[in-house]
Amino acid sequence: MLEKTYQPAEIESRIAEAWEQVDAFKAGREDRKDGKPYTIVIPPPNVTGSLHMGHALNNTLQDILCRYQRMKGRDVLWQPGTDHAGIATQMVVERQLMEHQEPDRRTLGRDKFLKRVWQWKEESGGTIINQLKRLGASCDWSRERFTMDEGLSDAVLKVFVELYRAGLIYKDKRLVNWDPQFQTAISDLEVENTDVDGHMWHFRYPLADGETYEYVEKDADGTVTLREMRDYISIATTRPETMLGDGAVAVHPSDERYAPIVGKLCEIPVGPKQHRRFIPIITDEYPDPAFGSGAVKITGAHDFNDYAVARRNNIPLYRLMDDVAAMRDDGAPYADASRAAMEIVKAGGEPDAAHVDAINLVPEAYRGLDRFEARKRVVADIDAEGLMIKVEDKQITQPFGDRSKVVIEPMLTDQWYVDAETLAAPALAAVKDGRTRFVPDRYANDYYRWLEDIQPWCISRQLWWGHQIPAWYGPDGEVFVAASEAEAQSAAEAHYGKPVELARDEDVLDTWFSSALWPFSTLGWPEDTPELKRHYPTDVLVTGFDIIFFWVARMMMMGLQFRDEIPFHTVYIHALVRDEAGQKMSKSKGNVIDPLVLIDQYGADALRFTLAAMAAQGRDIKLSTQRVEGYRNFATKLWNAARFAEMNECMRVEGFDPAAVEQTINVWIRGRTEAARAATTEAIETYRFNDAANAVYEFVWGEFCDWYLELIKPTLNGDDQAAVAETRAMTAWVLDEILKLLHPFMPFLTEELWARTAEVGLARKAPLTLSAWPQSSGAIDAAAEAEIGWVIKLVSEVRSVRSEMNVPAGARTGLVLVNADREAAARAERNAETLKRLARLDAITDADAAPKGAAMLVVDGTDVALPLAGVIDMAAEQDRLTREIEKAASEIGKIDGKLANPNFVAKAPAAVVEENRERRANFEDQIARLSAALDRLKAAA
RNA sequence: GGGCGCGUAGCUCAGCGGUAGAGCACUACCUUGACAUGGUAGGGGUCACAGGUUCGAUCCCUGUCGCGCCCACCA
Repeated sequence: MLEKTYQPAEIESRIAEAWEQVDAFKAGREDRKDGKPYTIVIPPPNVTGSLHMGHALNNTLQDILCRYQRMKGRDVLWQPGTDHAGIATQMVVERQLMEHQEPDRRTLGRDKFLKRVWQWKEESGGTIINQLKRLGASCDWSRERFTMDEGLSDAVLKVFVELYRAGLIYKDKRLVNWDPQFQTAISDLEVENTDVDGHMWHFRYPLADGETYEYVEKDADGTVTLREMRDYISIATTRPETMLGDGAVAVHPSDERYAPIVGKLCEIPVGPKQHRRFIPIITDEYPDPAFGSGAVKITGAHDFNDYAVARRNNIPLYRLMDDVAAMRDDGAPYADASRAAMEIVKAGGEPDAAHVDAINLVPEAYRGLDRFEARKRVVADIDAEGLMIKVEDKQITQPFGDRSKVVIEPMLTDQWYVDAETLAAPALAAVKDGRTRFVPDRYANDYYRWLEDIQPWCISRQLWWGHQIPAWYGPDGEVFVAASEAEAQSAAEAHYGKPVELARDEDVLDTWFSSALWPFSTLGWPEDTPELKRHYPTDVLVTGFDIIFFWVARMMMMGLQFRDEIPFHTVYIHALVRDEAGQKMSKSKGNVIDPLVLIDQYGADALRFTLAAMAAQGRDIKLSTQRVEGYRNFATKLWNAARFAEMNECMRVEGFDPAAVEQTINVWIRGRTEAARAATTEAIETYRFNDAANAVYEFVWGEFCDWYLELIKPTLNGDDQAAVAETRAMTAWVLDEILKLLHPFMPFLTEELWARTAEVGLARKAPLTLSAWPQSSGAIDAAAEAEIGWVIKLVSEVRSVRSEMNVPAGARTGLVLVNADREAAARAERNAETLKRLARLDAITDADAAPKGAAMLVVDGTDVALPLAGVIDMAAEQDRLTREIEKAASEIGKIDGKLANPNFVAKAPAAVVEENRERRANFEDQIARLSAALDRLKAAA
């Protein structure tokens, strides 16, 4: 016997265990060997992370697809695993060390530190997997992988080595985004550009040797607006401390204002006066004459634009900061450095990689200062000298590290790069020609835009947690890239003609490098495994739009490069889950809704259903707890429907054929079930999860519970044994269909009911999760639709009138069909017991004329009277009838407006015109009948 | 500076060329043998605004306003 309410907590763990015991989610099961494979790789969560709402949504949608396909007979592999999440995880462990007041990672050393990280991974690595299980994720857990496990690490090595040998990975010294907090390079994608309040300082750079020139400014018409003698050039900057590394001042070649001084030298107005440097004024296309003064200082080693200008013009680069973005405090005294730099200028400014680090152009007064402190001092010093023209308060776009949240500095360093442009071409083509499809398709545009303008991908990180780069250096810096130290050794031996000491590159790879291989590395590559053959390419990738670039694009590149095939045919992009106010959930805002808390409170099924129902394509989800509660109620509703079935002995019957039922109500519900099946199936197939969820919801609550179960009560309590038997069997059958349709959304509840409904009678052959998705149960029967539709309409109308007339809920009334046609009379006759029960009637009779003191209503052209003498308020009934008439009349007005338009009649489809004519006739009929009733009422009064 | 999305009932959102929908909230009534995590009935919307296309526009097009997001090197 089912309990009165559904208790998710108690049931979920038990069901999960049952699935696990029969290996329900294992790929390659005997019973699915002949099924077509269906494969999804999970977006691997951070191994030490915990489940947040984004995971809950992401995995719910994947699970719906997997469970649906499994029920369709496919051999489903949902490949689970976790990501080592380089920076994120290293950050957590470093913070732990700090909190425990233990030695930091550098003091600890690489080996000991890594040991700590592995230890932390072992401790917390199971958390998120268990949380995914609680959500109901039907992954093949026996195949769980980790990006740093042995096999995946082999894949990483192989890919690196092969790309290197193909010239698609190379080492280069160029500007990178440097994160001073983590002291590592990061990729462009890991930089967040944010507008912040800042300043723009305008300084005078005095011309060398007291030189002067006539500075002339003109407006658009060529009229001179300013003419004065100057001994300086005006420079604007938002980062004054970088002045120390200026190599030139650039103006646009067409800028007449500065033409007189191009080629001359100007002084960088900071540092000890006697040792100041002079830099050339050059021309370049980069400066915009309309912006600021039109002159730009060129600091090649600390700005991406300047870097490009410097490379074009042979301007030397000078590194000013150290790894923590403090002003350098090494090398020779400033005076010597400055002199050395001037020598370079005299020699023609030939850039030499050695200068970058060899010459420290930071004056002693600023050495060792943090860059922001140095900025303050530089500004103050220039101002004190009277060389500051002005300072503007201004919104400036500043780069921040997406994890560290500190200001990123462009730094000139040696890093490893992937030639992304070459790899991007096939990845671009695969989406353009439709081999891989984005859903919703507009995301393809983002994908194109990024890939078409892709920059070299910086893949080295100055971290310890991750895949160490398989590159070894000989004594002279010669690099040997190989899959193992032994291989590197023999390569080195061949190179040098003798064994030498090799030093391995200290850096590790960007986390996304290993993630990019996920669709094939998890299947066993580089081994040629049966799983790889069977499950690659995978089917669908389900993810959020925020990692299209980070991950999707790179999987496309690597998949095509190493497997020669797309990694998946469909990329389903889902929304972001926000809080009720539409804010992005974040720990710092404190608006995070923990999915585990909701699961505890309402059950995993309710949470899953909520997420699915709200996952309309292309819109963010604002999650509200109330909504979850509502779907918990839905679960209870279904539970109680099953309880009703149980109490009424609605047991499944061996060999029952729903196509053979005879009772109209049963024929009707078969049709409704078929409609729900079709709608749900179609919606899942097209990734319209919300439509799918709503279709089942509406069917279960609005049709099965609200009408079918109510309508069959008279039958179940009646004497017609054949009808009782058929209806019981049908109820059990529909319930089964419901459990199947709902299973992908609410797996726990449905699996539990699947078992509980088999406690008596027929046993189940398999758990629901391994049972077959509903097949079509045949065409929808129009006669049954019409008859039950009529019953529903009549009951609703009667209820509505009773309510309006304030008939006490418990009171029973008669119902009189006035001059009803044969069909209406027959329908009333056939459904008499049902009508009596649902419309609270004591008798249904026929009459030639409406009785006195009755409320009148019209159902499909039949006059229906509710004799309410004594109960009824005649005035109220007059009002009601008048309102009904007015409503119908207004509809007729609208329709007439259309029909009176000759163009409408001529151009609209015939069916539409006809439909309007019919509707008009119906309203006319209704008005006639209601008016007659109103007249009678008035005559009686 | 480009690009994208969104403005529909009090709230959260579906819908998308031809009668405007759901859930929650609200009002009234109902402890009727599945379910008060429930039932029945009801109130509530010039579908942001302005043009255009069309016989017909919430839906398609253009523009305006408001909100959000992504990309981008303006010193």
